[in-house]
This record gives sequence, C-alpha cells and structure tokens, in this order.
Amino acid sequence: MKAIVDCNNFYCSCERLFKPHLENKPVVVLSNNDGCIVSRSNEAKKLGVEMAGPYFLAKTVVEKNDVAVFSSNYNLYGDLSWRVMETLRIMLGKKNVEVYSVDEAFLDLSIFSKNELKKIAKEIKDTVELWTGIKVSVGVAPTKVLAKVANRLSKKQISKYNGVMVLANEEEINAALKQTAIDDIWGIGRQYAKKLKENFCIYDALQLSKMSEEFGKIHLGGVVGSRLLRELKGVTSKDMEEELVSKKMIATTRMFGSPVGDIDSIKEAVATYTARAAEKLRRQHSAARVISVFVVAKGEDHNVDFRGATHGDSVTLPTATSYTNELIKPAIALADKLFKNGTSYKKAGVMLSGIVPDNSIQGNLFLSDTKNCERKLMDMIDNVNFSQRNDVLKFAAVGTTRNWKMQRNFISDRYTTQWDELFEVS
DNA sequence: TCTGGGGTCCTAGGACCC
DNA sequence: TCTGGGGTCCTAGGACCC
Repeated sequence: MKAIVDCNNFYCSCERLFKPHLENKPVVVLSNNDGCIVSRSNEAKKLGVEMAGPYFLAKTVVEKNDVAVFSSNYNLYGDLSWRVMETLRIMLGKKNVEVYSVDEAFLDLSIFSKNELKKIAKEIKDTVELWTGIKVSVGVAPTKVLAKVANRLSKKQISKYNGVMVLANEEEINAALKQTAIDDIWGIGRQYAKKLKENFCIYDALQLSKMSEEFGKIHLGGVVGSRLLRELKGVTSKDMEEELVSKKMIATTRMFGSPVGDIDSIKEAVATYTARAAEKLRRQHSAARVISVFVVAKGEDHNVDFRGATHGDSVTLPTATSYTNELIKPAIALADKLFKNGTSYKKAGVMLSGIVPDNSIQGNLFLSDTKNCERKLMDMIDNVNFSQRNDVLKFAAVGTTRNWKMQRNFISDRYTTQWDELFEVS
C-alpha cells in the first residue's frame, strides 16, 4: 500500500505559522512578480478567490474582505518543506519516502498490515503537525493514483474524515472513485477531461476505471494512459522513485518587474539567470552541453496559459560545463541575437540541457589544467553565496542596477534561515 | 526504369504535474 | 493597465548509418 502526504495550502500555512493572528482568516500567496495567486487558505477559497488567477482580478474581493496577501518567500517555504520531509524520513526510513514536490511526498507502507493502516496514517499526520506546525492530509490506497484520490477526498470532506482516508478494499475504492470527477484525477488535465466528456460521456473516475488499458493507450497519451488505467484498477504501475535523480533540464526564467526595452538590461537579466541556473547545475554535480535563451516581447499573443509566445535559440557547446563564465558568454551572445531594437520585453529565460554528471565530462585533450582552478573558484563562490544567502559574489555581467527586477511588494521575513530576520518572541 | 530492411539519435511538440 | 516558474514523460518524424 502507498500513501501520499500533502501539506494543506502549503504556502499559506507557512505564512500563518509565524503570524498566528491569521489563523481562520483568509490568506493568499502570490507568484513571483506578484502576478498570480498560487496558494489560498480555505477561507480565501470560500470567498471565491480563484487558484492561479491573476491577482489584479481578485483585488476587489481581497480588499473588501481584508484578505492577507503575501509575495512568495521561497526561503521560508523551502526550509519548512525540508522539516516536513525530514519528519517523514525519521518516521518511515529514508527509502520509504519519495519527495514528490515541495509540499507532497509518497510513502511506501507495504511493511504494515492492512488493519494497521488507519492508525499509522493518523500517527503520521499528528506527528508532522506536532513537530512542524504544518497541517497535512494523508491518503492511503493500493496505488499512487488511488492514494491521490483518497487524499483529495480526505480534504474535501474534512469534517467526516479529518484529513485521513484509507482505501483498503474494492468497495471503498469504488465509492471513492464515484465521488471523484474526471478532471480531479491525477494525470487527467484539461484536454483529456474535455475529450473524455465530449467524446465518450465519461464523467467520473469510476466510469473511467471500467475502461480497458487499450482505451487509455489510444486516447490518453499512449503508455502514459495505459499506466493510468492500471493504477485506477488498483494495479501498481507507477513505482516509488529513488531520490536525488539529477534533473535533465534546468531552467531559470522570470517575468520582469516592468517591460524592458534596452539590450543592456536584457543581457544583465540573462546573465543573472544563467548564473542561477549554473548554480543549480553545480548543486547536483552536473554539467550541461546545451544552453538555450528565450525572450517574450510585451504585448505578444498569449497562449491559453497566458505564458506568451517565445523567441528562442540555443547553442551546443564543445564540451559540457558547469562554469558560470563559460555559460554566460554564449548566453549573452544568444540574447544579443534575439534582441530587436525598438521592442520591449516582459520576460526572459535560460535553459540548460544535455546534462551529464560532471565527473564524466567528455575529456578534451586541448584543455589546460586551469580548469581545476576554475572548479575551486566556483565552489568558493557557491559556498560564500550559500552561507550569506544573498549573492555576495557575482559576475560583472550580472550587473548591479537590476532595474528589471521582479516585484515583491508583500514579502514576509525569512524567519528560519536568516539571522537578522529570525522570529522573535517577546 | 527499377529502389530493402533494418537500426540509432535528435528535435519539436503535446500532454501532464505542482 | 496589471496573468509564475519550474519540471516530467512520450511520440512522431527527419537525418543519418550499415
């Protein structure tokens, strides 16, 4: 049996932890640049504040109801996330915990017998809440997809299940599937939901679970779909995954605080994002061979996700590297190439791919020993910046003006990771 | 004029997730 | 007027190889 532990309204809960007077009050957290709403407390949901909706559309409701608003504070959320995950690892052993996202983890509970599950799930929930102050919901079922179904219902009917739901037999599973709309299944997004409803008159998870694997394969994205069907039928098809698999793509992209029309600022932004991406690369001990840069012009057509059409290009380097200076040069050249005079831009991004472990970089006979010195330099920069948490050391290309910097008008303190912002009790 | 039967690698794009 | 920032997997199709 598997479980999924999910932190309730995670970012909002993090903010509330240090502002207890916001308990039972509506709270929202905004995305970078204060653009969208990415987390809502239950009270805010009840007011009709939409998830992932643009903040400016919700502003009236927010102001009228005195909703507390925060810019996202990833230092704080990252640290509290680590505490939650560490609690789970202590309770169940490292190898039985798969961290799925900042606020979710799958657990392998196969060591427990079926009649212990409810008790265990409750214990997990209570311990996490006691040790970290973050409220969680726990769903338990034979497969990951079914555990997600259980988790969702445990939250939806909180007064009945109190945040813990176990689906141990067919009867319980079918009852849960029946209460789950097709759109709410993990793995069914907008496109597939529409297709299932319009073409096949399938509206709930129970109906879908009765379809064949073949149906999934044909209509829901090939092997991905057949796996989903199997999981719904209670047959494990998504296994627990090992942790610390290195990423195959690393991206740093941002909207600008306000539109940018000069090439120097664009170059600074691209250099900054490159430096950040290179840091992520070194943190997982990798090197990248391909670097891509893209920009989005202001006023350009939006796609359905409002993410904008991009103009991008990439270069493949002679050898994979993780050195910031070697990545910044081609990145800036790409930015130069993409930039059109007279256009103003609202967003830019850098992506690194062709990623390999940095101890197995294809050797190049013509490279000198100075490489080793550079590695040491990078380590040193990373160490200083990490310990200071504030980019004390930077490359010149990154610039110092940052007039393109994003907006963060409602940021809270980094209560747990920054000495001068520690939470104080008087 | 006729034109095999395998492979591999890479890229672009579409779907999904939080 | 103002709409995030990451990631994943899979498939199809083209280039190229023997």
